[in-house]
Order: sequence, then structure tokens, then C-alpha cells
Amino acid sequence: MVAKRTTIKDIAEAVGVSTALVSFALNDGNKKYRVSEEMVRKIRSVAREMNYQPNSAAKSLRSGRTDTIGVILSDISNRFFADIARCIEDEASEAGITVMIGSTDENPRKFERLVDVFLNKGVDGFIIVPCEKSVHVIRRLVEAKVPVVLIDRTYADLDVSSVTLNNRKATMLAVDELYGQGFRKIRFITYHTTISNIVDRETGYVESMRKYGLEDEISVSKIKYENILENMRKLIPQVLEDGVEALIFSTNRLAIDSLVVLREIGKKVPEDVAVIAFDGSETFAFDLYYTTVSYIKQPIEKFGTEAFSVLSKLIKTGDTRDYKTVVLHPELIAQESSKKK
Amino acid sequence: MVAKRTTIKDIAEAVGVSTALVSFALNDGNKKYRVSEEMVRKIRSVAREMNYQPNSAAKSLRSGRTDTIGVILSDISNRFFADIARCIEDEASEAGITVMIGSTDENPRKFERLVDVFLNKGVDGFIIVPCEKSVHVIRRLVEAKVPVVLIDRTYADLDVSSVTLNNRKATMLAVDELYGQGFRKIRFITYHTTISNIVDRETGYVESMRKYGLEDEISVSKIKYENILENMRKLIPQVLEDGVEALIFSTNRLAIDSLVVLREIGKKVPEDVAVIAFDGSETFAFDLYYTTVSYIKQPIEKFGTEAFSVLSKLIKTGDTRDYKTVVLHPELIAQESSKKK
DNA sequence: TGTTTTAGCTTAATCGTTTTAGCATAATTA
DNA sequence: TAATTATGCTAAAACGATTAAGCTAAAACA
Repeated sequence: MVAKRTTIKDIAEAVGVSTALVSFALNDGNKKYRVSEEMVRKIRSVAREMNYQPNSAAKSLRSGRTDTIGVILSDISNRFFADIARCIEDEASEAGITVMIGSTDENPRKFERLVDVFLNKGVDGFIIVPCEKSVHVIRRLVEAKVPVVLIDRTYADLDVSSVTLNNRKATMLAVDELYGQGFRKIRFITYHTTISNIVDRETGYVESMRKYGLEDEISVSKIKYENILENMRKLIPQVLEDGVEALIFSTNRLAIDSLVVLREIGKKVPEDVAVIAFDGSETFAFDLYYTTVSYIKQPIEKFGTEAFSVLSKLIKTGDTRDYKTVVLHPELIAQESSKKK
Repeated sequence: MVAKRTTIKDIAEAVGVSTALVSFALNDGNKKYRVSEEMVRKIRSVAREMNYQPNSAAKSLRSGRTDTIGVILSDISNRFFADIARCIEDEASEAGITVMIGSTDENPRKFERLVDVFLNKGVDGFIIVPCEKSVHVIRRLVEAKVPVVLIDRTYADLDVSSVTLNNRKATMLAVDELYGQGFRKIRFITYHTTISNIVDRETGYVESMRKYGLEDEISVSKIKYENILENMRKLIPQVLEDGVEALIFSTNRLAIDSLVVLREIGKKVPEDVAVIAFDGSETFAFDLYYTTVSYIKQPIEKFGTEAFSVLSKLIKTGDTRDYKTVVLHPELIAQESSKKK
């Protein structure tokens, strides 16, 4: 620990006043208390001289606030979440708020433990990317009136603030593009999951295919979260045999591993099969590919900034009943991989 | 804030004992205080029933410890650092310690502010990836006897714990491989910087070239940190005109952007020029490339685990004079991109 | 039986702040 | 001039935990 930190009492003694006055002089921005201009200057200067750093533990204990928020992601080493974390951190830092970060690895027990730890630390609120089977924890938070904002995924039956993508629109854009290019046999490749955003992406695909009268062409392949590359090695050849002309992926990871497999088996994109990926945030990946990859773009920074702004308001007003759901809009970045050749 | 949290006082009243006894019953692992078995059971069960969660602000205020560490990186959305952060977080979580994360963007002022904020929050120690022009801040910490462990980069003139890579050995391995393959005109491409690890990589390259009697072939290209891709578009054609046969990059980012440029101008790897990248942590990038990329591998997880372990010891013993420098070892992953064809 | 030891508990101080209530003194008003 | 109001400050309680010191009754000892 630092040798011996200056406290408000030390300053009070040095100046020859009470600790209360020091506190007023240092904090009272809105002049609720009456302190002479001169005294304020004097105290501030002594504080600076003595290198005073307020003790936040004491501050929190007294005020009940910590100026700290908890951010719980599924995995910080996933670029999409890392970028979001980064944005939140920037915003928070700007506002003088500290961020605690935790990864759940989609493990509900880890999730629950993280929430408890953060609650103990007294975070003022949470920004959470919920994982599967964790509704009950979120519900608990909401019922306890803890300020919470969900990101990326949400629960329709929970009165909770959230910032999500219009996921149905996202895949619709993809189908629009492929249909416009003349593709008809379009397959959607996704995970086995109940997570809302992924499910919505499927819905969007299905609805859009219907819109174009392609009910008979609707086809979805679902794989497990584990061993994606291995699974793709089995799946992709089958898909091609089925005569599929174009692929839409529900996530980036799926797209990348499929592209790897396509390269392995010597198939060309888009000549042999067209591709639209979801999210270009693993940018580098596509950079090195021989053709530019079309993808659905999410406004990543907005996830972070909006979530932080909603949470701030929740914390300030203290009224968690007044929740807010922000829906962000996807954009299709059409490049070579979805062109009809 | 949570409705109304149970305090130790509530439990004391419920059981009909003093708060001291409750504290003893809940915390005293080493039986320093004498509490009857029965009472311990009773208090613990009531605490569970009332869903007691200790107030960490109060705990910290009293004990001076927070069970929280500060991790300051250059950029959390950089995969290498995100992975390290992830490891630290895992280790910390295991040990019941919370992590606060901050990114400096290689900005010394941001760095200084983060350190101050974390100090105010009373972190028990720091794990830091230092950025340029921040020695003085680190020195201040060291002199104030704050437990600090530096990662990835360090300062030779500072008595501070660190976990770094044997960077000289890293580039030596690369030269070894290329020389072994028969390349002679080998160029090292790096940043303009004074950061220790990058400088060491250059030294390793130079020394190794000397070792093979290639003094005359020693050639280093340095570019600025900004607009890497643009800079590469100018640099790479020149390099090829110079008749360079092989490239060693001091960072991943440089390697990736160069590969992009090489593809853009229609040059083949390794036929037109061989390549060894630094660090394969942006794995995806290389996955999609048409050829497998040779790279110097850093034991990423070890950066995290070792740093945390060293820091834990520092915090426990409180003896920051007894610092420890861990040097990790690189490994060369030789693949297609460095083969002589 | 009287004294010492010990087990089991309580009291109260403490950590560094914030904040309510109140106390002089000076300035303003009637 | 006396009453009122403003100004600038202080005293002390509170936040929730930990912990040194002390107290009481029972157990152990001589």
C-alpha cells in the first residue's frame, strides 16, 4: 500500500480548520454550503501540495455510491465484445466512472458469481451481455431495482433496459442483396441456441425468403457451439452438394471457419458459392482473404455509448421502472463475395 | 442501489448477539477468537437466510485492502492484450480478486489519470503494460512502494517486477529459420519507437545477422505508428525493388498490413518474398490467408498467469523491494510463408 | 474452599468521508 | 438601537465492517 496517504483530517490540521470545511471546499460544486472564496483557494492549494487523494472506500461507505459499474461480457477476448468494452470504458472514463469487467464464457454459474462479487463491491449498475440460462439472475437484479442495461441480447418478458441490434432486419438486408443479385437457393447457417439475437436473425431470414416467395428454398443448417471448424468440414461439402448458391451466416466465427473450409476444399467465393458474413469486426480476417467479403455491419461503438448513456440515466434518476430499449440498425456492406458472376 | 442490504448489525439483532461476534463467526478462519461451534452455525445460517453480502467499502476502509487490482493496457481491443487481460481476470477471479481494466492508447496523460483513479479506488496493486513517456509515473509508483508488475515492456533502470518476452531471442529465431532456408537479403520492418520490447527485437535481428556474417545485408525499415496501411503501400514496393528476399516484422499489425499490400500488388508469398510475422494471436487473420504464415509465438497465457502470480506475492509479502523479473520464451512456428521455393 | 484459568461473549474505538444541525459574528433591516 | 438575516465556520453522527481490550461465569487447579 502507498506509504501513508493524506487524509482530509491532515489538511484540516494543516490549514487549521474542521474536516467538514475541507470537505465542503473540495467537493461542493453547487455552493450548497457557504465557504469563503479565500478559504476554498487556500484549502485547495494545500490539498494539492499535500497530494491529497480522496479515499474512495470511505466515500462509498458514506454515500452509498461507488462511481463504479460492472460490465459482464461473454468473452473479453472476443473482438466484438472487446470493442464494446473499450467504448464503455472510454465513455465511463470521461464521466469519471470506473469499470469492472468480467467474462462469463457463457457459463451461467460464472455469471452468477460475477454478479455477486460486483454487487458486493457495490457497483452502481451493470452493463451485461446475458448468456444462456441466466434469466433468473437478471430477473433478480431487476427486481432488486439494480440499474441494469443488457447489450446484444435481451429477454422479451423482462422489464429491463437494453441495447440491441435489429437482428431481423439484419438478415433481411442480406437476403435482399442476394435476391437482388439473382441468387435463389440461399441457406442460413447458424448455431443451436435460444439466445434472442441469433434466433431473431433466423426469423429475419425466414420472413425475407417468404417475402420473395421462396418458401420452398428456405433451409437452415444449425451446428453446435463446440468444434466449429470440425463441424464445418462436414457441413460445407453437404451444403454444396445440395446445390446451395449462397450462404448467410449468423455470426462472424461461423463465416470465418466456413471460408477456411471453402479454401481447403478448393471452392471459390463467390463463383462456387456466395457469402454474406455477420459483422466485420474481426476485420483483419477478411483483410487477408483473396476476395472482399460482404457482411452485415453492426454499429459497435453505439452499443457501448448507448448502453452507458442509458445506464447513467438509470443510476442518476434511480428509477429503474423507467426502462429504455434502444434498437440499433444494421447496414449491409456489399462487396465481392455476394456478387453474381 | 439494491433495496436495503443486510448488514452485520441486522444479523446481530436477529440472533441477539453483538456485531463483533457475527464478524468473528463469519470470518475467523484461523480461530483466533473463541466462538462456540453452535453459535457459528447459527450465525452462518441466519446470514445465509437474510442473504447477507458484506459491504466491501466498509471492509476496505477498515482493512486498507480492497482485493482489487488495476490492469492498465495499451488497448483492450488489441487481441494480444485482450487475451492477457482475459488470463489475468481468470486467475484473479479464482483467487477472489476483482480486476479493474483501463486502456491508455499509448497516451501518457491517460495513463497517469488511470493510475490516479485506480490508486484512489485503493487497488492493492497494478499490472501494467507501460506506454511511451510514462517512466516517471511508474517510478512514482515504485517509490511509493505500490506493488507493480510490468508486462511485455520494462525499464532496465527501474527496480520493478516484470514479465517480458526474450525479444532478442525471438527475432534471432526468425533469422535462424530464414538463414537456414537459404535467404540472405533479410529485412526487419518495425516502428519508430523507444519501447523496450520492440527495440530488443531489432537488436536480436541485427546480432543474428552479424552472427551469420551478414553485416552488409542488415537493413531495417521503420515506419510511424499512424496510418500503417498507407505507409506500407509506399514501403513494400520499395523493399521489393531493393531485392529483399525475406521480411521479419516486429509486430502483428505490421505483418498483416504488409500481407494486404502484397496481395494488392499481386506479389506471392513466399515465392516473391518470404515472411515471418510476430505473434499469431490475431489468428483469424492468418487463417484466411492463401498460405500459412510463419510467426514468432509468444506464450500469451503465461504473461497473464505469471504477472498475476508475481503481483499476488508482492501484495502478500508487502515487500516491494524484492522484485522479480520473469522472462518468457518465444517459439518459432515455421510454416509455408518462410519456405524457400 | 479459594484462586487461577479459560471459554464465550460484549464494548467501544477505528478506518476517512459526508452531512445535518447549530453557533458565533457581521451585515442588514426596521 | 434592537431585531433580523447572512455568512463562515464547527461539532458530531453516520456509513458497515474489524479488532483490541475487557468482562462474566464456568471449569480447573491447589
